[in-house]
Amino acid sequence: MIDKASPIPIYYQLQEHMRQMIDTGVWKPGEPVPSERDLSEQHEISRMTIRQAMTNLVNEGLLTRVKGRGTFVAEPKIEQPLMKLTGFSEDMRRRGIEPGSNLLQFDIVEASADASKHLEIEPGTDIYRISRLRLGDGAPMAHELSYLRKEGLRLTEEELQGSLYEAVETQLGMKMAGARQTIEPSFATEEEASLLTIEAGAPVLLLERVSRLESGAPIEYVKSIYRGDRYKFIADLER
Amino acid sequence: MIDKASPIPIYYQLQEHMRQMIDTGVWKPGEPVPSERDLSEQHEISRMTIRQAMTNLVNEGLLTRVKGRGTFVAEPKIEQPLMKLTGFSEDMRRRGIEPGSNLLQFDIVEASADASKHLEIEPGTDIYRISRLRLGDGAPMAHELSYLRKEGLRLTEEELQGSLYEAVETQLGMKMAGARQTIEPSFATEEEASLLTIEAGAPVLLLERVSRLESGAPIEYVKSIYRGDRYKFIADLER
DNA sequence: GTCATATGGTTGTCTATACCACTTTTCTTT
DNA sequence: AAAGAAAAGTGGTATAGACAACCATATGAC
Repeated sequence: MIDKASPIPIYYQLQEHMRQMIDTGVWKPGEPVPSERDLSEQHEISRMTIRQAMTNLVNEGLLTRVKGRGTFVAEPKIEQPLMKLTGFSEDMRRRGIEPGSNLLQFDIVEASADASKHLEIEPGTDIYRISRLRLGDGAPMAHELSYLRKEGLRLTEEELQGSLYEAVETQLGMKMAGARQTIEPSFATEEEASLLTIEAGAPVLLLERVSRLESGAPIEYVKSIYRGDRYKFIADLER
Repeated sequence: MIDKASPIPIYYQLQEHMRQMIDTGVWKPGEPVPSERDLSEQHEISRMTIRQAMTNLVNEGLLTRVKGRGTFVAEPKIEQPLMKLTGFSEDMRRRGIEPGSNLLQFDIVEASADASKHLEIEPGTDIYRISRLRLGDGAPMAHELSYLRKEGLRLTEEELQGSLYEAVETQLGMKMAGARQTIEPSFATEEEASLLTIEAGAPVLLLERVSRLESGAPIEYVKSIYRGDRYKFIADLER
């Protein structure tokens, strides 16, 4: 179950093992998990290492420690949730609109000052540039300009059709950790207006997103323009 | 500086000491902090204990560790997530802006068609209407028009100063479950423009939110206008 | 039965040490 | 001078042990 010879840290193996026990319901909310000393003896791992694994899960809110009593599986969170912002395709389908995509550009360019700042790389470094027109029932809904770090990636046009994130995770052997996204109102420029078949100066939503890997390194920087007259951002918030 | 005889844990004393060095600007963002081994010798504290203090600060986002290079004071985060179910005030404070509020209206009215639809009640039912101008560092940031179901609630002007959600949860004995929120761009009308001290036609964000109780019943319907030039919606997305 | 006490189990804190992986600097070789 | 190798410094992981603080339960005296 836990391989001490593995290059993967022991504490991490144990941590993920415990996470699985919780996720799969083998360990149920409110129930105590084995004590640190028990786990230490069972797995022949130092207690400090056990603690390192458990501390991470406590910080994530999956476990609760009570001095003198033990460590327990936390009740499912209501407090510190994650919010979901629906992706374009999913969002369109939810409204009964058929999503589509037109690839305008797909090439390798030198990173501009803007892109290099967000991707935290040196300006001039080679990066992927992907320019796409997003469609709803055939009509232009948004223009999306993505920049991806090139290192370690070998993208083809085919992969742009499928899930870009999956391709990245497979090729880099690392998972995406999350993203930060900002939304602000703006006016359509001449160029944007012609792409979206709207009038220049029409209200649009400017969306910027930086996605990061587990390592913390930014991998993707996206700048999108959404038609204000046709598109509404919907966010389901939990608490 | 650090008292080993104190009942307060050593790691905690060191942790708070380091926090102070950062808060007061003695240690500036981007600069390296003393290495773990240095601190260990200086304070005659085991390196593992030093690490416990620093790990907490890393988890809080105040420090950044880089293997092989050192530990650094993190760049201050200005962009904090908004998309949790937090109110305007909390959101502003997170960005280091002093929130304020001007109560324009607070009365009981009969539900309009629009409000009754979102609150899922009969049109004409009595509901609270709250019109507020939201301020950031004294300047108008948004206009917020809220409608709340009246049943079971007895709101006072004082409660509008504090957390509205808390008051609702206390009085109804039920927690808020979540909300659905839409965001779209628009132009400021004459009336909105004068409230927000911007020009008519300036870009604004129109936000609508329906908050629900655990029972599923909608309790609050909010329609807000945010200044586009001053406010950016920020969402932290997890996978 | 009731209350006080002992006892064993739990997490919390702390030490001292060791080795690894990575980065920067320094020194050596060419 | 440039290139390469070695050394020094950094955080990352792991061990074994110790004592403190706290909790529940069993055991005892009354």
